[in-house]
Amino acid sequence: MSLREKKAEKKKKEIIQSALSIIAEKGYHATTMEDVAAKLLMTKGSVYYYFKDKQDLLFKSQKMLLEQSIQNIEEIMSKELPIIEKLQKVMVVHIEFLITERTGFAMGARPDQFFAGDQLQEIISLRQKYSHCIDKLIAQGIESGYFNKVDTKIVRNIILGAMNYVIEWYSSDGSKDKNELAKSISDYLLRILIN
Amino acid sequence: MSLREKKAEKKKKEIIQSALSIIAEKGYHATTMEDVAAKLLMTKGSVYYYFKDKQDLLFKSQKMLLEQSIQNIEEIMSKELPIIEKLQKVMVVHIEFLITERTGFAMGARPDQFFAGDQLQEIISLRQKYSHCIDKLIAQGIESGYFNKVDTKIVRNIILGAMNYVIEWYSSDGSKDKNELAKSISDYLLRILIN
Amino acid sequence: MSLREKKAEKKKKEIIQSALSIIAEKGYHATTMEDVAAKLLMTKGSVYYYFKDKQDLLFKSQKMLLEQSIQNIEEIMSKELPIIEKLQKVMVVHIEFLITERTGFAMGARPDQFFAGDQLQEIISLRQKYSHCIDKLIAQGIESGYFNKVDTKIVRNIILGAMNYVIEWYSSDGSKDKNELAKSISDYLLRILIN
Amino acid sequence: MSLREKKAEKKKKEIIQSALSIIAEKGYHATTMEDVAAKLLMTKGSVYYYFKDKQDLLFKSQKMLLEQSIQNIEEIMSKELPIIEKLQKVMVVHIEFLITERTGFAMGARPDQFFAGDQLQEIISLRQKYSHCIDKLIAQGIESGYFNKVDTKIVRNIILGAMNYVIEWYSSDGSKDKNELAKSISDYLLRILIN
DNA sequence: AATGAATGAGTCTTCATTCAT
DNA sequence: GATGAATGAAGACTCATTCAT
Repeated sequence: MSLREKKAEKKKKEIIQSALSIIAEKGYHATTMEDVAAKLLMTKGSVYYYFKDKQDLLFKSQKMLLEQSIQNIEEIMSKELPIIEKLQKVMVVHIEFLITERTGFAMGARPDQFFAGDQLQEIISLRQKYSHCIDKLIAQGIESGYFNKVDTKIVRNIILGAMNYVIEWYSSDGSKDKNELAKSISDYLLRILIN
Repeated sequence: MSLREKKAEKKKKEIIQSALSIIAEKGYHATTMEDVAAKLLMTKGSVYYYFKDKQDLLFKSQKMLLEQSIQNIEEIMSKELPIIEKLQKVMVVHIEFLITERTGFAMGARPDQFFAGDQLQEIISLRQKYSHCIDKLIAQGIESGYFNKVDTKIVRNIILGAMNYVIEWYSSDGSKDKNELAKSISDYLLRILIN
Repeated sequence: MSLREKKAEKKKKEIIQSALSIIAEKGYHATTMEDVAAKLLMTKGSVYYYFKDKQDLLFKSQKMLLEQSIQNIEEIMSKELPIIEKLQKVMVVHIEFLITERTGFAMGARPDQFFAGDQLQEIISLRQKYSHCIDKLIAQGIESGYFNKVDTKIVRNIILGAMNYVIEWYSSDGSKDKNELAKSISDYLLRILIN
Repeated sequence: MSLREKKAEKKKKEIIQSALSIIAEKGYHATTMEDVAAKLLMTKGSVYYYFKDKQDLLFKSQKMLLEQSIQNIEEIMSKELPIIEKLQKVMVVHIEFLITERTGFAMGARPDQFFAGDQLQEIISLRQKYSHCIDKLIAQGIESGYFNKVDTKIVRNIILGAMNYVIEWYSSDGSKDKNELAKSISDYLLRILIN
């Protein structure tokens, strides 16, 4: 990749970050291209140089978020760790990532409200990839006897729901820091599976 | 209340229902006054006879949803039931209500994205009222020794998050009916509190 | 049709007339919805109340023009007239209509530059209907021995091209009035067919 | 002219050709500088090195077309040929040129829709030069008794209109080749002038 | 009470044009 | 000479809102 291309890539990421942060704050529809550009001291026109249209920007940003999440989870899964610690780590990282990025949009919102056609398929497929990782962990835990026998799908969704909800209520009070909070939540959620 | 007023009241509820269902499907910003009116075979103009503006309609609809939820929960709380059964019933009713109304908007989304000033205060206050009920149940359970000692706020939010997430993934497959699903979820969530 | 509908219909025609005259002057792409509205002392928004979008307005206006032309020609064809007079009348009316409406757009421009899909089909079909009328007249003239034997398609297109070109050069000088000019042209064109 | 200048001149012609072909296909307004450049595997910026702006490109391209046409006609006029054959040859060459270049833009469209000021004057003047050639041929034909006495201006415009219209309807079916078609048309048009 | 019509502010999007490198 | 990047003005389109009837 040439220097030029690297710069362009960097710019794209900056724009995505800008979009992400404003979408997190206002929601997708209330976010204007003007907002996204202004935050970077750019003009609307420039944003359109890097992204076909608003939908494209949304899609790419969500995709990036999901891919990052998948990378996070796969990295953990490839490690040699006891299943319980593994699942806990997955949860902690997920929650910390959410809080850091200030957006649960990618994981939380119903994708069919924002995507259609191929984009929808791709987003769904990425989400499933993520879900499957969690499912696999749960299944492994059950098989190895460390976890109670549960309905994997339901428990996975409980875990996802509980985690994604964090951004709705975190922040307001900083009695606990990010990491501590993430640990707490994961501890509680593990109780569903253990004993 | 005169007949006329009753009729007006009924019409308002119809409009709110229409708004609610479309917001659930498309999201607030993507919902137009035209949509809301068309679903009832009305014209936009008529909707404005009953509601000051779109924001007013949103506010009243969310308020209604929250008030209904609070009524649901309070009704259960006033009953003579073992604490565990009480909390479970609260959860089951919450989930069923969500699925029936097809919207977790009222409980799930960050209110400051949609409301400001007095409206925001009122919505927050209603949500807190609801949250406090759950907190109370948890506290009572702990006090009476039925529940493990936990961080009430965190566990309450785990419960809310897990429950509200249901609308994101329910429906797709009907292997379990509404009630069964609600029971399952509440059972799993109770494990956080029991043993 | 109710009074309301009649009024709406009238308004639509006014807008079409406005659009037609500006398109005739500036061309389609250079014509803005603002222009069309301003000419009628309306706002853009109002135009959109009557027409879905700019393309819709263009399509409806061209359709109206073509339908009017077809009506003109069919009226003449149904009359009891010698074939020569008939064809001449068709030409005269065509030219006068063009000059009066100040636009040869409907008949002249390549429709595939402006329409696609169903719209294109409909426009083409209307044009063909018109062309067929002329073809029929030529064919009848040949059959009855009044016209020379010619390649109908080519001669028809010569006639159409020559007539439609009038708007490009008429106006500049008013040495001849509309009707006289139309007669002249049709006389000359008839020479292709007679003797 | 230096080698450098020759190269530049060649490049300009390439760009003009590209512009011409896209304008012929889409029309002037729908043609973007991007399109013109892309067809030559250039970037927009480069085009601006050779042409001041889009208008300049349009003007130069139309001028080139007109000058070529004028050269064509003058070449024929300077030949020793019977007047009838001369006019016919003019028509045949005109039509073939049109079909080859795929654009009747230069001759057909109203120049005041695209040009103003000096550019408009120059385009009009070139067109007139062309028209005058045809007028001269007609006049000579009348004088020498080969042609009927006609209104020169009207007949010239009939001829131009009929010829320019060819690009609107040629192509679709290739029953006749370019040259044959051109001959046919010119034969028919000559009937206006002869007997 | 209801509605057809009109409005205007706000947004997305395109594209000719410029310019530093 | 060439190009990637940036810009801003223009224009299409949407939609909440108003109002006369």
